[in-house]
Amino acid sequence: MLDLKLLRNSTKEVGALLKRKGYEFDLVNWSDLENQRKILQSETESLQSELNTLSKEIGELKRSNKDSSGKEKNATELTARIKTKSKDLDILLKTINQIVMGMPNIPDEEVPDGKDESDNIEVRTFGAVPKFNFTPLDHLELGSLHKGIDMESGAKITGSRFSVLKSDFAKLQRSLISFMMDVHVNENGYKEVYVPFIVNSQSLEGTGQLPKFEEDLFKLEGDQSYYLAPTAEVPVSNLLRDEIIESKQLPIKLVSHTPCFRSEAGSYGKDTKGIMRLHQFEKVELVQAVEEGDSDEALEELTIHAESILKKLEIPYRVVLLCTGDLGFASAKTYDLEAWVPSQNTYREISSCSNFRSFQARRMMARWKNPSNGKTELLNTINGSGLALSRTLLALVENFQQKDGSIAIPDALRDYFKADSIKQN
RNA sequence: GGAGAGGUGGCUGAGUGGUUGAAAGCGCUCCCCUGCUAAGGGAGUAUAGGGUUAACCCCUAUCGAGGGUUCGAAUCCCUCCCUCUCCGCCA
Repeated sequence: MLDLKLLRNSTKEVGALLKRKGYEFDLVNWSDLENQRKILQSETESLQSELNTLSKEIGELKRSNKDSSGKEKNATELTARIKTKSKDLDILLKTINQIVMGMPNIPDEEVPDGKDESDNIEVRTFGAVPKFNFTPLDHLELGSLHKGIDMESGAKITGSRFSVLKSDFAKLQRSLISFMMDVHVNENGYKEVYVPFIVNSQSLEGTGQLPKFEEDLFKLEGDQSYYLAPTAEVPVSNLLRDEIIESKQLPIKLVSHTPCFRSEAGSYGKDTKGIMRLHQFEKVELVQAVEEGDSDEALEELTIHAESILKKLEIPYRVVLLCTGDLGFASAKTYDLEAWVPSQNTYREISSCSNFRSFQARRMMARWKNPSNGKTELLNTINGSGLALSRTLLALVENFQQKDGSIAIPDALRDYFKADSIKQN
């Protein structure tokens, strides 16, 4: 959510900035609603103030056993007027809130203009793209060769875009999870948390998935509005909701491994093969909360932490800065990490690291106490995957495949996998 | 699932219809005193929204959430959520 004061005082400027992200801010409608609100709110409040005074007077009269019936009659009338007005005000405020909750974050200045991912800017690359002296297989071919990826069973058990991992492939995923968690906890300074995978609508509003993107989520049946978490970002960030953090606790750095559930509405026909895009996948997520001035640095740091996994696994990758058209709803600036996928002869997203500034914190009321001025201020949140498991597994097996069909295990992972390769049995 | 208790400011915790936005304590900030690994005295210290100012300041809302009763609700009524205790069931 954007700052209401900013929206009111710099409406045009905000409109121009949001336009970069493809959001049309209806300035006329907005200022019309705002003018109505201003009038209605001050009218309602002054009537309320009048009533409060009157009620106090009635109280005093009653205490001294004097007649208050005249004043009470006035008050009854006032109450009725207030009721009508505040109903109108309520509707108006809800309308305005709906608009504001549907407005994306303002992109940072250094975010390049662009319409889609083709306009993203490559920031840096790591590792040499492997050259095979044989025809490399894709991850699904490798998966069936080793009987490690079973899409048919996934479809049978549940449906399309669900997968089953078996034997060494299942073990590889488990090793990767432990490896990533250990690196982030022991080397990068994160605290491990285990959180619910089912979240309520308030949490989803806090991080920005609701109200706008409900169709991307799996909603549970029942009286409560529960959803399957699309990313650990939701439960982990919401640990801070309605909290006031002491400055000595900052920065907060949390890491969590969770499954993620996404309906993938609108992605029909995209990445239909294999485990690139699933309704359920595992992810290790990094979340930071810092004071306002520190968020730029925190994004750089968090991105490097996510990269550290790819580096250790020796998977070639590149870092791209997302352009305005590819930037997520809540993000002010995002770096994507893209791992090399030999079968597609291109880099594919494996992590997305974003600076949300105060956008999420304002929705969540996640704050900290600034000792330098004694004020309670909004936190800034930053998060990123470190990393998405199915895509890491995919990139690993494709990049490390050998001519004989075996898959080498990167050195860094061997303590976890307890073997130096995956061989056919 | 059954029975009971409860949800108040950063924290603990008073408060059962009328200057209670809320006592007291803790914590925190500032000042004074004192002086050494301590203590004492004083002042200040919720959040959100709105109006207004150079600054001050004023108004409104908020005592789990949402409704209701009333001139007036933290206090009464209804619904829901959550926590705790006991019982039952269970990984």
